Amino acid sequence: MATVVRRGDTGTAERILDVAERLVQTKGFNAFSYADVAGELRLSKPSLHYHFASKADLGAALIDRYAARFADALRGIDSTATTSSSKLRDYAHLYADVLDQQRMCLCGMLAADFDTLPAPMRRSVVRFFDDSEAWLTGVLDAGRSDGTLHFAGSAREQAQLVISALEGAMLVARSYHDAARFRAAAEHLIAALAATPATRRSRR
Amino acid sequence: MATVVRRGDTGTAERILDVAERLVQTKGFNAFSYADVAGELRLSKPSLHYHFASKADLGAALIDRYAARFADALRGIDSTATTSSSKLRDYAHLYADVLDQQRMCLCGMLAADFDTLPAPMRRSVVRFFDDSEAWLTGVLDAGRSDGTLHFAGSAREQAQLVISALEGAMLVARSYHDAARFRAAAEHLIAALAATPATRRSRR
DNA sequence: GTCTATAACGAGATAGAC
DNA sequence: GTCTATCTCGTTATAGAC
Repeated sequence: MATVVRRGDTGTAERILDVAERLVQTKGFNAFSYADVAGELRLSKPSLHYHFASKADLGAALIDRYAARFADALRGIDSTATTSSSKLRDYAHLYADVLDQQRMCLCGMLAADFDTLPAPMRRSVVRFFDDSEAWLTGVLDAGRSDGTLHFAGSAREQAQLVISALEGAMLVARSYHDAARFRAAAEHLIAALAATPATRRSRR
Repeated sequence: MATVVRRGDTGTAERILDVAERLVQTKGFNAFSYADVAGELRLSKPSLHYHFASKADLGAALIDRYAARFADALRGIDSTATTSSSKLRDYAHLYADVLDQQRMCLCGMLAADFDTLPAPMRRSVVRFFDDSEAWLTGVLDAGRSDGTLHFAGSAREQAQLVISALEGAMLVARSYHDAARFRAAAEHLIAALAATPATRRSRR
């Protein structure tokens, strides 16, 4: 019988997820194999199939865990950040941390592989973006209400732009092996939302 | 002996490139095979190898042709668009046209596959982004000089943000099968650059 | 829960005929 | 320039022993 899953779980299933996650984030879902994971963990391929019957099951589990951790991180931001603009910066920092490990966002990578994914994985990828969008929409709405953020159009559309820009900045920055490139783009993006109109008029 | 390559070339090599391009843009470089292309063109796999000895050669040829066409399109914009802001809109339109065919930007897709690509393909992908960045930097610089565009920081960094945001918006919008999502993001991105400070202050 | 062995298939690539 | 036949390897997955 399974023990209670705890933080820092070192069980085989978790270790499989750890390795598979890194491989998907760096190479994509179609460019890693059970053999890659098994070899790295010094396990046989059938052992992997014992824990995750099919690659589709493994993929779905990867997204579930990634999305759960991401949701935790967002709750963490809500409980520590004080201003809308600092929440935006913390949000961008989540992405920067992933890129610092030479990885793409798991769901950004899977979005590229989207047409080749089994339906359950597709749905989970979309749900990940939906969840991020909902959280960001709340932050942007609150920031506009209290006058600390400024933007045109709906908060929801602006949230979609922020997600897209950060995912794209990760995607491109990885081709340059240059995390600074991502940070500069994120900085400009957030600065444009946080700047007062007066600040924007002239850069003193 | 090869005939002069002309517009609308229907030679076998071009038809192979056409099919392979679409497959890479929709499924990624690692999720399409010579068999896929051969089957669609009713050719055998060895026939494909006659035209492109290896998959790496085919991939390199894909990027070369795509980049050449993209450069042509940028020259077309330069020769028709009158304002910096209309050039930006035309540029975003190039991406929208690709997305309307249910495709990802070829080099955006290859950026996701980057870690698995042969070195020559990697270099060509980076060159594609560099060329776009150089062109956009010129447009942004000119727009700021004549007062029609407004942004903080260097034109180069802003160009990098624009490319990232458009690539990311394509990537995410494809997961939603929703080209309107891309258009809205592109619109907001360009509006933020083209808006006068007064326009931004209040949305009257 | 992990293993060896193997099935069944698809990949990129080559030899050589036409 | 295209073909058939084949090679070699890697892929996901299963059977069944321990």
